[in-house]
Amino acid sequence: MDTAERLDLVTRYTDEVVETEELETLLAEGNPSVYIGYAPTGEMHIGHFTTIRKLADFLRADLDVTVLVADLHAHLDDEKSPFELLDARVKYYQEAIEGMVEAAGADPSDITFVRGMDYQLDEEYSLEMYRMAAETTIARTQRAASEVVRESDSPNLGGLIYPLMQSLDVKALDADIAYGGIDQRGIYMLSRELLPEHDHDKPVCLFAPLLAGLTGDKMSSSEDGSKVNLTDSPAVVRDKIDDAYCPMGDVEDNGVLEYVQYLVFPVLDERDESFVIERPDEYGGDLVYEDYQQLEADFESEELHPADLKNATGEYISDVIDPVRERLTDRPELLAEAYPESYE
RNA sequence: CCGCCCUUAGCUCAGACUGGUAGAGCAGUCGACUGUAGAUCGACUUGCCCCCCGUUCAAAUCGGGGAGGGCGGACCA
Repeated sequence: MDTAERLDLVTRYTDEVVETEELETLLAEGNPSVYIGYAPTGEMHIGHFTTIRKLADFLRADLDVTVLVADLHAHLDDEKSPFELLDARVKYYQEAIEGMVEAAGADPSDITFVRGMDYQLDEEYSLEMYRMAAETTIARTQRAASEVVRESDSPNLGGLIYPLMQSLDVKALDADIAYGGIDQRGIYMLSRELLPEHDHDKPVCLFAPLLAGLTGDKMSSSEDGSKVNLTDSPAVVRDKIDDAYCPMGDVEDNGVLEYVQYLVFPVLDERDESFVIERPDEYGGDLVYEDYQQLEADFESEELHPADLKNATGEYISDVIDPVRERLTDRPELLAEAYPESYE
């Protein structure tokens, strides 16, 4: 595979690359390392899938892929995860992530999993963090973390340490590329400012789009109807998709279309299959799409009705998460121990 | 260490002065209308009123104590 092909593979379905030229250089020089961090807080959902699915692309482009399960971050961010629950949540996150990697058509054993506290308490790391704290203003730190860390009238200090540590993680994991959802942009822009002062190259940043919620607003992890959970049964998935905001002909802020674009088609593409929409004869009969653009065009022209789109999408989404759901329901103790409140 | 303020529905809060076991908005649920959803109508649901003790026929409300959170002061050899 030549550099142009790899570049295309690495960047497809992303929202932004900072900077493409830098990425191209990295790829031309060898096999760069990329990392993504997940703070094990709430239950994982289909939004995580869009970021994880791309790890399969990275592996195919011969990147060195590391997934950080950032346990300490999960606690630093307004104690989203109680300290005692970190172990259980790390276990659950790793299992869920491996399931999603597999569902995306890659081999989880090709990925290096790292747990935050395994190195974040090291003397060298700690000392460097203090030095970073000394040289960074509160305002700069807040601005960096504002999209990630929970907002509050009385913010905790942990939320300010959070972006500093995340920046340091790039160095500690020796990552050439920092990958994450576009919400992480602020933090990694800070990293690009800070790291050159700390003997590490500016990371190339790669951002995945954040899926719109199903209810018409931003996807909210606390609003159950706005997202599909990995453990949702096929019936629940269908219901959620059916309840989704989806105005006819409107391709903006349409959660259903985004699911189709960023989840269904990439996975179908991997399997070399097309998207089949079953439609009653009275409305024109079945439709078959080879790529998202065709589908979007038909939806925009109102040739494709939301009800038909929803029926098909519900099935495909359910199908995509099926192996992950099975993997998690096979080991119910993982969720039960990670979220004792919800699973008693 | 001292002082002041806050804690009521999933969320934001009203009610407290003038005791009679609770309300609004948003969210949610269900119908109607749409070949989906939303919007719009119509209906509905929601509560250890932070905890304990006391006063009282009766306490979210008054008194005392406690917990959690916020703000300020003091201390700065």
